[in-house]
Amino acid sequence: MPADERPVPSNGDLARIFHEIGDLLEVRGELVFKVLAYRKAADAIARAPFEVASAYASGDRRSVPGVGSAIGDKIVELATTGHMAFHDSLRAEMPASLVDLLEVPGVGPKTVRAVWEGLGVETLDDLRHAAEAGRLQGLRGISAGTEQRILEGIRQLEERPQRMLIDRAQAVADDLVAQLEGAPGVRRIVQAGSLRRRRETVGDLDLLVETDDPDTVISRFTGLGVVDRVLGAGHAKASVTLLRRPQVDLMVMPPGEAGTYLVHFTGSAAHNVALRAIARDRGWSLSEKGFLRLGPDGEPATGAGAELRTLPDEAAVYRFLDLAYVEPELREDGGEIAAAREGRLPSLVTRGDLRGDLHAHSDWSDGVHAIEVMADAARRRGHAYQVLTDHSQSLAIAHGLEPARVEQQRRVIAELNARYAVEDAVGTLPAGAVAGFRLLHGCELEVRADGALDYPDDLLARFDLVVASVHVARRQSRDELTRRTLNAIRSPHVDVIAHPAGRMIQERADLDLDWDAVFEAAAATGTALEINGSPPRLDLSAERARRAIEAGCLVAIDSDAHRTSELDFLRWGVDQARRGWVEARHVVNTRPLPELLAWVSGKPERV
DNA sequence: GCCGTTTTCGGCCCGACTGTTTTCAGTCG
Repeated sequence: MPADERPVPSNGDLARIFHEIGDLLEVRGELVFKVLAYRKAADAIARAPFEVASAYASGDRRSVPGVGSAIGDKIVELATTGHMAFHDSLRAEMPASLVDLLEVPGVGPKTVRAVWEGLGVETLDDLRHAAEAGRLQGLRGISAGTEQRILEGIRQLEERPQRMLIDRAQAVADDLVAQLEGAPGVRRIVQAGSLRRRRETVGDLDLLVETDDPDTVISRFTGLGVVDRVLGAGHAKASVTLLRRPQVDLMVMPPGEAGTYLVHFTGSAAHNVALRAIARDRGWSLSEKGFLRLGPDGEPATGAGAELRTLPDEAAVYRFLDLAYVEPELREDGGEIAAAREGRLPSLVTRGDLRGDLHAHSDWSDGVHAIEVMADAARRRGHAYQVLTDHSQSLAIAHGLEPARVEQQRRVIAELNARYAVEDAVGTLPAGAVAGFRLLHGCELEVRADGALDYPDDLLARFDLVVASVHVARRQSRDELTRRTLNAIRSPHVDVIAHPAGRMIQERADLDLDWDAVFEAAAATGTALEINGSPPRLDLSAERARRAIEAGCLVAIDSDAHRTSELDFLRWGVDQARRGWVEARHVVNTRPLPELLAWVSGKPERV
């Protein structure tokens, strides 16, 4: 294979390699800051808004925070030769399977090194066999009890649940809050951690309880009926696993001092590290407890000079650091701190900004509820409009509509809109509805395997709005898949590309698309890219949503509801959009109905 | 290994909990 056809490592590939290097260096006992440097670079590459290996290999060394000359050179070496000598030599020095051992709860780099050097343990199976045979105890720092805990840790690892999708995490967290609210000593409960940052999947849950009686709250928490096992409990925090498995950490905070606690237990590790560095530059040490004044030696002052500054809320914490308030969804060390310093944080879209929903199904295709039932549910949610987008004819598995059925559906919709107009006139609206609601006639148009659109142009021209998507022939080459998607984007009749990556989280990988080409074409034609709110999809991802708006694209936040309750999936779509720095002005369905329709009818001229 | 509105060298975030190595190291978030 000629060098110029060598597959270029993706950002994900690079991140995996640098994380492995960091892990191996840690086991080797390397300076912790070097280990951290590799991990920081890995995370920054994973989040980078461009293909780092391609850019670096072509001499375009755009800045990625934490990637300096040494790591940059390694990226170029890998991209151009297919090998990274440093990585190869580490793997020759120690088995790469050692990093798997770090996954065992309670086992860290020191233990891995001890069992590898002392017993030749290289894999999880080796570790289990050694523990079962009682060969671990006797190694420095490992007693019989620790050996048993390691065995238990291996069992936990093997039955470890996948990260929860955000809707399940929210439900579990809400249930815990309901059980703790009103308990003795509990003044306030906040769901913190990655759930508060609205990550698309959540591993552990974090609860913060404001209380002046920590011990009572913690014993109440560890004694809950849903608690399976108490992993640890002190006077400040407790960790448990629930019967159906997520781990939950509960931390207590004193009344009136919530600011630094909320910041500490909400931000990603990288965000918090960056905040602490700023605090240190200003002469303070920042922890969850507050700001501690640093003495001349750079250590927190003690004795008469000791000073702990606590703050009542998060805005005060950011203000103390001369930063604008950073919304939880942005606290990922993705440029938000510089933006907060310079006053250019985005004004994130909210659920209340949405006027309607551009993507939902009825029982005419693969939905559960009748058109009228779906429309009524959308009205009761206060939508100004709902687009009905049943599947097009070739998607037989979803009972796609033949053109004759499309015509019938148009008449049904017209009758419903006529009825709504009467109700508007006489003022007999259902609860929650606003006057002027319109049910719009759309479709979810299949982009066929050969790239052709699934209805003829004259039929497409009669829809109020068309959402197009790729469901079939997902394993085509990047060129073919990109060509199909671009074909839909460039059609004068297609307004929105639904779930552009075609992913299902934890089940189905992304379509292999040339995203730069997709964003460029969508921006040029004014075709919106969807942020699909269905929790297994959440597609565009937050990273791609951010790249899309930076490229000048419009987005749509849709529910893709197949039953009435799923119309509420808009909330997860809004969360995802906010993580992608999306503002209301980027979102087509924040527009009132006349402006939405003007945007749709303007498309043919833009193409 | 990275980085600089005090630094191109010398720093690099912080605390809780656990077990055991009786004064602290290891792990975790």
